[in-house]
Amino acid sequence: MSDLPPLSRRERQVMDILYESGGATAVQIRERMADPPTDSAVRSILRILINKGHLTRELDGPRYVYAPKTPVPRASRSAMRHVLSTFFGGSVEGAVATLLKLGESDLTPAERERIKAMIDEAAEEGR
Amino acid sequence: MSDLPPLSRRERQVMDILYESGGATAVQIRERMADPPTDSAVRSILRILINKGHLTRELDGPRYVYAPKTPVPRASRSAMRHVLSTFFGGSVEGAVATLLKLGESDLTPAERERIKAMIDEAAEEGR
DNA sequence: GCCGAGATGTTGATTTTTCAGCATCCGTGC
DNA sequence: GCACGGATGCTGAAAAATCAACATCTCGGC
Repeated sequence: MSDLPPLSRRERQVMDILYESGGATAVQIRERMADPPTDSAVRSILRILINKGHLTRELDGPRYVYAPKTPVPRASRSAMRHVLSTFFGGSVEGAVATLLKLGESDLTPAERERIKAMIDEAAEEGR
Repeated sequence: MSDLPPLSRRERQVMDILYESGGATAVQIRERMADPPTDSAVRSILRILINKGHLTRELDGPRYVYAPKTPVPRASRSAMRHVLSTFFGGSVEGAVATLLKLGESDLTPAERERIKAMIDEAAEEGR
């Protein structure tokens, strides 16, 4: 279905910003960029990303708001699948382990319970 | 500490292959590449990656075996942290959820128990 | 009507990436 | 010794990405 052309470094940087923020104007994107180029350079990248089919934009008053075309759930699954196979040999257990150790913010008891519940649900589904 | 220069598309592709395989020769890398260029082009990329400090290589009989310089655990943490903040707003719960739903291979009961145990351990540590 | 601020689009040049051709080196077999 | 196959390194050119300058457009206020 969707076999979009690959992204360059800057392009990926912009996409990540948009996934993280959900949507942003050209100026906001530039503010969030590391080592940002000029405003017009950012717009060039945005134009290319639209041409490649990665972005949509919507006119909001006097300016455009840019947003990723492929929805967050799908993109996040794809990204997660990639790190899972690249770094963990497909082992969900290993991936969850590093995820838990990352936990800057410790899990609340409620979160803990919900995650455990998800694990059991996942086990039941796969039958 | 280590602030290595950023990677281009091909460079990242090679690094991912090496992280997934743990180490490979130039020919093996080429075989695993999507849309592979010529052999000498692969070697150019490898040379650049070594110059940038991302790769080491070791002479194994008649040929080199290339491997990532930064160890898998550190790289995987970094990659995981990145998807966590980009796609899940830092929510470990959300990340674990999609991870579980990915589960190509369903978890074994033993894995399930170990993961639950990790969750409780993580909770205790954070005190 | 005219000017200025804010936002966008386009163009062309510079820099980086990507790549293949070619030369070299090192074994093995004859 | 010499030819050949496998492996590597270097060089320079083609392609892509990156970027800033410039032009345009619109909406306010005066």
